[in-house]
Amino acid sequence: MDRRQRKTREAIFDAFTELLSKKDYSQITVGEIIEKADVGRATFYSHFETKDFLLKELCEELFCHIFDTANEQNSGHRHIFSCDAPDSAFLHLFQHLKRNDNNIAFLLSCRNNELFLGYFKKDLKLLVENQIEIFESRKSNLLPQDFWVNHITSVFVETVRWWINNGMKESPEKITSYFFLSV
Amino acid sequence: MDRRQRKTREAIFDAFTELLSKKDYSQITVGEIIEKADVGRATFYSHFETKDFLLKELCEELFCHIFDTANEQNSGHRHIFSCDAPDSAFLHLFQHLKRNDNNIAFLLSCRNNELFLGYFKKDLKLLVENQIEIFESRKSNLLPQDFWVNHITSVFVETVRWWINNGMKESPEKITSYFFLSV
DNA sequence: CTGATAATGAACAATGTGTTCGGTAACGAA
DNA sequence: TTCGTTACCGAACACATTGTTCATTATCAG
Repeated sequence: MDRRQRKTREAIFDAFTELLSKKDYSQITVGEIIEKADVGRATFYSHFETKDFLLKELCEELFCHIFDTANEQNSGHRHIFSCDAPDSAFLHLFQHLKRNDNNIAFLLSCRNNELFLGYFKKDLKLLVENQIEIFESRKSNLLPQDFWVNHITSVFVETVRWWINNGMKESPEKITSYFFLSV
Repeated sequence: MDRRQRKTREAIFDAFTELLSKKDYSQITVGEIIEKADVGRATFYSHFETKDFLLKELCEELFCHIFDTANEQNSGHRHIFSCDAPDSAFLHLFQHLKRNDNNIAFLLSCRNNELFLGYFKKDLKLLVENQIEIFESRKSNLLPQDFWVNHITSVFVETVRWWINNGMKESPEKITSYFFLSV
């Protein structure tokens, strides 16, 4: 990728992120983004079809890394399928968030977290499906499979939401225990 | 309320609802709404400050009834606090949805259900707080109170979402049992 | 019937969107 | 360094949408 492209793409992402901390997604205009990013209008539209696509690509870039490493955690032959496993993929996710790599936690906490949590949930569901055996229990046998997957995924997302909105005071280990307790 | 006011308000709500079944909330314009509702532009803005307020008021009107009756269910001295109680407030909610009074289920299922579920959740949380004793358990004692309330509320909302998106094939009784099982 | 109130429709400025295009500057490969 | 390619610029553009205004007409409740 051309260095110029990378630079403008970065500048637009940064400007967009900064604006998201101040106002609603729906209130942000392309004009504001390009002004803050200091790029031309035509440049913006050569990179992103619309503002919605900008959001989408930002999420993909952000979540790509965090979920790739989380999935690796589960690959290979090390099947640590205990709820108490100190290095479960879910604990790793919470740790990533705590470290706030790439402002992920920040974006998930801002006014428009619905938007991000939606994309987050999509990726998360794949992880849950891969690790569904962890959650086998008396309950899970009485419920339809996809209801159960949805349930786990939702509980994780809502745990993240609660944690972030409350200032992430708890340690990743503690919040992981909350998650496994409540699921 | 003046009959004229009621009529236009109704017409706008109807037009808005119909449009929501066809396109994203963000893609719907005031122009489309007033055309379909067959009212003047100035009339629209004399009723609703913006499109967002229209959504808000629609939700309030829709959920007001359903939650009022649900809360009554819990008032008085009949405290039926068993999870298996066949007439819990939660069962009543599922029954309301199944009957699809006022197109509530329809709106909660359409493309933009995030918006509606957001408002729905706000009202629901009050109900859960009132009935939190139902959910006392070993788990609930190990988790912070507001984490627990959030958890129950979210699980209910996600159960509704799953049910509606899957065509509401299960009976209200069945889905109530799913809810109490998974919570 | 009558005074009050709501709806109309047309016009309005202001703002935002997405596209176009010729000129300029930075790029990477040879 | 050179050279062909590619991205950026910036200004302009047509177009759509927003939210407001106002004089006029229709409908209301008592």
